[in-house]
Amino acid sequence: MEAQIDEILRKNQLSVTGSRKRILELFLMSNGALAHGDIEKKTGEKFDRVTVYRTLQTFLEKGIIHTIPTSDNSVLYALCKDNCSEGHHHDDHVHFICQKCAKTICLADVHIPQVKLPGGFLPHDYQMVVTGLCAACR
Amino acid sequence: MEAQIDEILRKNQLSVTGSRKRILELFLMSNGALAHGDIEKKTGEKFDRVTVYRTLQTFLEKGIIHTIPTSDNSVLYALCKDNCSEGHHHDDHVHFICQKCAKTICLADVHIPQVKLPGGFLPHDYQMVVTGLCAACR
DNA sequence: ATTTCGCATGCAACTTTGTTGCAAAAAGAT
DNA sequence: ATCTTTTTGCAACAAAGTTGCATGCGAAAT
Ligand SMILES: [Mn+2]
Ligand SMILES: [Mn+2]
Ligand SMILES: [Zn+2]
Ligand SMILES: [Zn+2]
Repeated sequence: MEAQIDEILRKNQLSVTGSRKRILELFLMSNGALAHGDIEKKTGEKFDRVTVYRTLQTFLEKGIIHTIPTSDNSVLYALCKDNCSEGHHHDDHVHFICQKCAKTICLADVHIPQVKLPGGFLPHDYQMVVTGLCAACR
Repeated sequence: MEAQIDEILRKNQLSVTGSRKRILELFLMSNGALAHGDIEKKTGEKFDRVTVYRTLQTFLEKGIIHTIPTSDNSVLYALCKDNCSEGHHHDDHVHFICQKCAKTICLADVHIPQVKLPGGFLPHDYQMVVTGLCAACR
């Protein structure tokens, strides 16, 4: 794990620092998505709030994590499974949010189906979020 | 319009007040979605911020409006096109967010395609958001 | 039309969340 | 070990959202 973390950071030309290692570790451990608040809680007093914001921002720009839209004024982040690169994400998979345990899971194998849009619209990015009950909660 | 507004409020057993009329009018006028901030700006100093929060909350509960998830810590609201009722929304249409003009459009005619989820997941609600360029901006 | 009652609103105070500038500290390079 | 660049923490701030409570207004009853 330690080695994996280092590799990810190096591969993205990021210096290996305590906060980056820890936050990346959190993502690798939880197979789901994390909100900014989750990370703050789990890192405790270890890092400044601002550092968490900036680290997430950096990871996002480098394509290490991607965002998942939600309807509740929060943004979720999850590790990019595919080979995303700086500025070019392609996580065209469906996300599932459990209404009971609130876990968000990347369904990496479930691709987002294409839809036909009315004339004039030029689509660029598709997002699909399914809410319901996860296997553990149903 | 005035009549339409009154009817919507009455139908939902809501008393007809200034702020509710005004906010509903904003939704009827803009064919797109509105964020809380948009409404605050457009109503100017007319209503208290808290009233806007509470009005949106009420409309949401009554099924007059629905939310649209976004990836930027904002929630968008739009009029329910179908007959949504208290607690039971069924706006299974795709939403389009223009990256240039930032307008969000309900594609009421574009239904969200069904996807097959891995075993165990019990889906309840599907959301699909497409970003790109709208007809006016491309 | 007037009164009554409950719901809606405004205000104040507060909490939470996110941003920015800058100096100190830590990484990486030499 | 020293230098240079990047990252971090802190402080101060701005924006966004919440809550309790007194007042005002809408809708119904008289
Ligand atoms: Mn994902
Ligand atoms: Mn819609
Ligand atoms: Zn669950
Ligand atoms: Zn546009």
